[in-house]
Amino acid sequence: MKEYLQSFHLLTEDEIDTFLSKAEVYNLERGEYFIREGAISNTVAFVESGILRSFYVTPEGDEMTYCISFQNSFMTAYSSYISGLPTVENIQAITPVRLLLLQKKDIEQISETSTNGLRFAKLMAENEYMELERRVFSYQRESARERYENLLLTRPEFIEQIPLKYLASYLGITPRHLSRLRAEMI
Amino acid sequence: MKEYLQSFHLLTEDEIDTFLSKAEVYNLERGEYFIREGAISNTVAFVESGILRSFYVTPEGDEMTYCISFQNSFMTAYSSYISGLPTVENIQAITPVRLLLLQKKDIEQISETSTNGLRFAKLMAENEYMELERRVFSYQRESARERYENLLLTRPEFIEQIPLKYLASYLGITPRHLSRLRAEMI
DNA sequence: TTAATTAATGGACATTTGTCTTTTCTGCTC
DNA sequence: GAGCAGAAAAGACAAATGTCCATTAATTAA
Repeated sequence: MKEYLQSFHLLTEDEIDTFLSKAEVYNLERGEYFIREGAISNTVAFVESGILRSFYVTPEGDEMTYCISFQNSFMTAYSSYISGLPTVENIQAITPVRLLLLQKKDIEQISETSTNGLRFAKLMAENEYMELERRVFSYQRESARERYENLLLTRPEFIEQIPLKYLASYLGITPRHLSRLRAEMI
Repeated sequence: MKEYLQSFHLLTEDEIDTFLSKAEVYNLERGEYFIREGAISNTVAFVESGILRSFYVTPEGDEMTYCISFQNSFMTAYSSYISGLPTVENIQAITPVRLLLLQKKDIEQISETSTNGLRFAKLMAENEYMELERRVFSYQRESARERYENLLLTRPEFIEQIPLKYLASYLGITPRHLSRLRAEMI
């Protein structure tokens, strides 16, 4: 996490150490949950190793994969973290996972004492915004096949490491259709 | 704009007045542009009256409406504003529009002198994130008809006031299909 | 290692959505 | 009020995607 935080060139060494001093190690087995629907998200996880996926359940009972986090990234049910309202997301380990947990109260406390902490929180929100914008663009204008092809180009690790049934809902299509697209692309 | 800023209960009266003192009135006729593709976004517009739409052009030459802003909301090519990179968005007045413009350098200067300014910037980023999350959810799991029905419920002013050809691309469908959905819904 | 379970594939068909084009409607200008 | 231009609607057909189900492949558990 230290290297990751340094890569933004925003926080000082001391500020980074303060974050690290608050972090707790937390391990999950494959299939275990980091947060479940209905809870209020007040923890941010840094993924040291393994893969997490976030999904929500539709009224019809289908699981929709919203987000997938690999090594060296942050993961939380962000809109619940922001708003303090119960989340609709479930965040689950799809491999054994080693996390470093940061509590919201600690993050907020650092943000109150250090302007840089606040700047960093703003930067995170902005980065998340830009990532979602790319997704909106791709849903708006691309066919399912194009979305799959772009994922193959930009995030090959998704296709290599994530079960296809999760990828299908991430792309907004059915597993049947994803299987068909893959067959057509050989 | 003053009332709008007050509604967040975050900025002090003085801070709000500082923002207002930097704002410039700017009027656009129907069809005129606030920003064009390729420019770097360093201005935020508060819409005092009228309607703006943001669109980008696909490689095939189709205009895709990304975002629509009514009275009493902020509008900018946000990811370019954040990143400092050229935008892909065009922001156009679709009615005569009265704007209050805030320059990025002024906003940043206020954020440097006032922690509340920075908090406000963070809040804006978070709100934009949450709005996009809702859109991603809706593209992921809803059919075109459901997206249209939800828009009808949650943002009836969109259907009432926005040309359908713009709404179609906002929903990620063709005008032909939107017309069909509307015909089927009577 | 084998059995059991889950994931992925694929066939057959239905539904949704897109393409291309024409027609109708609406608002505007002269 | 006639004529024009752009927007919306709609017909006919094609392509994309979904549903339901059966089969095969891969994983997991005993």
